Amino acid sequence: MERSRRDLILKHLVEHFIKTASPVGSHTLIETYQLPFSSATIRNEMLALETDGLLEKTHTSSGRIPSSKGYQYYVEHLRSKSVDERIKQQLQVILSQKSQSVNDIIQKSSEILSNMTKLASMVLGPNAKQEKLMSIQVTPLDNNSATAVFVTDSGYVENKTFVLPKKIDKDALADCMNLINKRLRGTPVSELSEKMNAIRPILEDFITEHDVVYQAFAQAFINFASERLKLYGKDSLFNQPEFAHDGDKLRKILTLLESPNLLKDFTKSKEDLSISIGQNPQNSDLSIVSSKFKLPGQQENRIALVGPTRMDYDRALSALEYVTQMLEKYFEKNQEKDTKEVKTK
Amino acid sequence: MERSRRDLILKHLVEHFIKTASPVGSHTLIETYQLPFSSATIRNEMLALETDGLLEKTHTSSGRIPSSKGYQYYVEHLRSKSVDERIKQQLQVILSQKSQSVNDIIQKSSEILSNMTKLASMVLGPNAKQEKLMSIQVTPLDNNSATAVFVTDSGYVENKTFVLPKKIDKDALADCMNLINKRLRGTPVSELSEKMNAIRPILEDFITEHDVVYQAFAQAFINFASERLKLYGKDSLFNQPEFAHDGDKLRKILTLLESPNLLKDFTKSKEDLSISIGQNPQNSDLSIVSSKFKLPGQQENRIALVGPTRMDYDRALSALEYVTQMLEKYFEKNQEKDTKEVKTK
DNA sequence: TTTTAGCACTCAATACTTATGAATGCTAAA
DNA sequence: TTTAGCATTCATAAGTATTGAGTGCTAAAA
Repeated sequence: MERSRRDLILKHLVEHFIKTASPVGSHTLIETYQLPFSSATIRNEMLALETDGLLEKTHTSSGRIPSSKGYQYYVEHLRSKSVDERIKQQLQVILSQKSQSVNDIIQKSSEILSNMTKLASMVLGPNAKQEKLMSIQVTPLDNNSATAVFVTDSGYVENKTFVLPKKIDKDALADCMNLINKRLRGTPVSELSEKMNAIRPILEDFITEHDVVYQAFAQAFINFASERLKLYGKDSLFNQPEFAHDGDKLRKILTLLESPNLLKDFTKSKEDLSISIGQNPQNSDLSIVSSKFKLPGQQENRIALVGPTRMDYDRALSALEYVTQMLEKYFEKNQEKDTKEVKTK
Repeated sequence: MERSRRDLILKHLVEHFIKTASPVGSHTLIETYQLPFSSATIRNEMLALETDGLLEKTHTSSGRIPSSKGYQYYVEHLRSKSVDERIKQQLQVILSQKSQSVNDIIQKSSEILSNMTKLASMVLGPNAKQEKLMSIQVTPLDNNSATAVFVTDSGYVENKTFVLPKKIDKDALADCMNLINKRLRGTPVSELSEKMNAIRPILEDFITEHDVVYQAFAQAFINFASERLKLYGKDSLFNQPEFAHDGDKLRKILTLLESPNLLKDFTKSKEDLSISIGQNPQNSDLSIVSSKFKLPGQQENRIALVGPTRMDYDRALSALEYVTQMLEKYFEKNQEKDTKEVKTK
């Protein structure tokens, strides 16, 4: 009974703080939630919670706010796990539309998540290194230049335009590309750079100034290596009161969101649901929650929600779990059918 | 003599305000620039300048700040047109590196501009509508899906992955694509949607469920239409004192920068140098200066610098003019040679 | 033993009041 | 035409008082 009351108070306090963004006092708590205890009792319990490290004070005579540990406890033991009906509805609408590419669907889902939670959402695609090269094609543009296009087995496209060596025989170029295609098709992206050496003799046979082409290819292969990340609804963060009036903090966060370092935080985590509450060394006001989902034939994907430590974890986590589960189900079901369609940038 | 003194005062005042961001008074002006007049004289002149609409006061007893008209006058008649040596040096370094793609060079130049002026820089590529389609290629990924890749004559690449109709003959697909390629090669992007109708019969002949392919193509063609814009160094804007402490203003500006509406402002202008000082209806604190540059075989490009009305116009304009001129020269020179190399995303 | 009432105390936030000083405009003398 | 001098304005900063939401603690009530 002791415990359950303390938990109740913590739960209300966390949820109230999430709503109001300002410290919560004993009185407020009683009045808003009609608790059958006196303010003194609440204060005693809050003191205990503070000693446990679950609550904090901003100054000696202020109300309490949850600490990172407090949020953690809330997320693990106290949250309601209720999924907003509107999210269910909206996702249903998206999934029922026919002939959309996988990426369209993921993007739209991610946008729904961002809209409904008022947080920024990130989609982390599968690591390109695992993919295999499906084709290389070179299109001459004029007498000077040509564009090489590379396609992987997941439909990811990379391209690089380069200068054509002076007097090049276009038929020879085509033949050469055919050969290279045969050699490289099916090669994992991670091994492309090594296999480049095997190509070199072929290039030399067909093209006099082969170095330009070689360089162009090498460059494109390097680009494959970079992770693919999409970010939606970062505007939402502007509206969070903790950031809105602090330009400095806002700047830090936006640059952080665009730096790939951020990813490492939760790419490493192999768990289905990853929760990082104010653990970012560069910005302790930031929380990232993410959920894994696996598409047939693809590596691991992740959708993440990014926001202030004072985010609605219940809402965010429930929504995330729901959406990723639905996505997995949806694509699994459509795997066998022909409805599958992929689009990649 | 009357005029020249008034101009001198305006010039100093504008430049001082650009440095300090706070209203400039008669005393300050005399001391910092060692002017051989008394403060009263300066005040008289400032009054005259205010009556002309070139200066403004923030309140009755404050120093003066330049009005939009004042900046305009400064830009037209008073600025020194001096190019920072560091910009010259840095650009030289970029241009002397061999085997870079055109876009790499433009990107790097734009970044230099942003760094040196502490403003955000935007690169507006040529309008895609003017470009011509060079090739369409379809790569089957597995038994379910395939990726279509479209290349224009400027090396711009668009792609779309779609579901393959159930039992498709890959040879038939290849033949079909050959035919379509012949039909569409050289078609301006703007006319692609119309010509799609001509393709339809071909698709019908080769592929039973042709609609999926048709839709995928149509989608890709629509994507061509969107303008291409790149933005660099938008972080610089955070550091501008007028925005740094006003989260609301900052938010407006960032969303503005990402909306394509902004472009229209200066895409329309056909002049080499376009200057818009606080004329943005949505944000009167914003100035945009831009300079045209033409690459051989391409439509018009533009680089723009975006910042607060209180930007260093002399520095920004001089740098812009210098860089765009150098770029034009560089590419013109290398046009005949083989050093040209293009990369597009 | 647990809960509550009551009281003294703390401290951020707000408002009010009062310098301070950088600026102006104007007038009259140089 | 220019300048010195003076009264005036007003944003900014600094100092001061008030308020009120909050706490902790103690002693009585349950």
